[in-house]
Amino acid sequence: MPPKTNQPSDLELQLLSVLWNQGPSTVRQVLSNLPDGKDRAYTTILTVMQNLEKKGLVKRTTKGTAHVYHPTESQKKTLRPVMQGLLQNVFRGRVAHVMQHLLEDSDVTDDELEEIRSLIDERQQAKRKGKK
Amino acid sequence: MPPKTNQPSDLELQLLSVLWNQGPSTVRQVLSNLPDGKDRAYTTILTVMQNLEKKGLVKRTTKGTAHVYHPTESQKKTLRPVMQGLLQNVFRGRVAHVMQHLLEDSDVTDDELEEIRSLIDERQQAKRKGKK
DNA sequence: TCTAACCTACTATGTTTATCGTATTAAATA
DNA sequence: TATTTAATACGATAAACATAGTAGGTTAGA
Repeated sequence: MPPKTNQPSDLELQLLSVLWNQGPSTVRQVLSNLPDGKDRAYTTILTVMQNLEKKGLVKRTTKGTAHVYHPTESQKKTLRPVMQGLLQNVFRGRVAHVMQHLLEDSDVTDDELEEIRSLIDERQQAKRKGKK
Repeated sequence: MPPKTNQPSDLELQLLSVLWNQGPSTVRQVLSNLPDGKDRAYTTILTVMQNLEKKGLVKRTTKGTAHVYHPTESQKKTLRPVMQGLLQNVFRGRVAHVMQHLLEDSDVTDDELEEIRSLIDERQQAKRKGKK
């Protein structure tokens, strides 16, 4: 039975991330590009795709005999409730706190650090301009 | 039946966040301090607490007639697998990408932006010193 | 053309989650 | 002391999740 919320589950998010990264893909393509290395049956992924369709998060077109799945919503829109939930309910709305955790236990490259710095710069610019 | 992994669910994380924030608490205290405003029965929270105990993520002491729950693991240790899963499986290990999403749809204060900037500074310092 | 390979549809199942009710026990109060 | 209040223990349940098997169709090659 199809779930009644539209919130994607963890595995569903993972499949979506494949679509966002590699572009519209068939079940088989998704299956062989799962970020976690885990081995799953073809039909497992097929089923999850079908659930995503029922949730309205993907649509499909037909290419030859197979279906090609496309995200229907932007990554941003889909991730918003997920990220907000985490941010509010676990980190009390403190973005800095999230960052702290991420920086602590992952290997961030110098380039990425610079990239993040730019994001903050932009943000501060925007803030000065628009608001204050 | 208790689950077999130790990974906290979303609601469990939320309850843990109360313990991390307000310190060791009774069921009733947790119930009235849930970050999402949602109304739940007392026994709902009690049950989740008991599941957390079965997962080894909290222990309890007795205060008068009620139980006081304490986290057993540090916030950091508990959150690591959660955050890593999200980071790897949804954001492909790109911390900057996570940041982007968080900054886009949340209201970050100036102070917080500065705080994040400091985190990055520290990180870069550490990197220069320790590694390269 | 027959068959092997590949695809979807459908069904099924075990597990985890979130939720709460009832029973029981202990404390507080009237 | 009798009763009300508050807490835990235990059990139940519905929904969501992750997983995969089987049936049946299409395509492409032997």
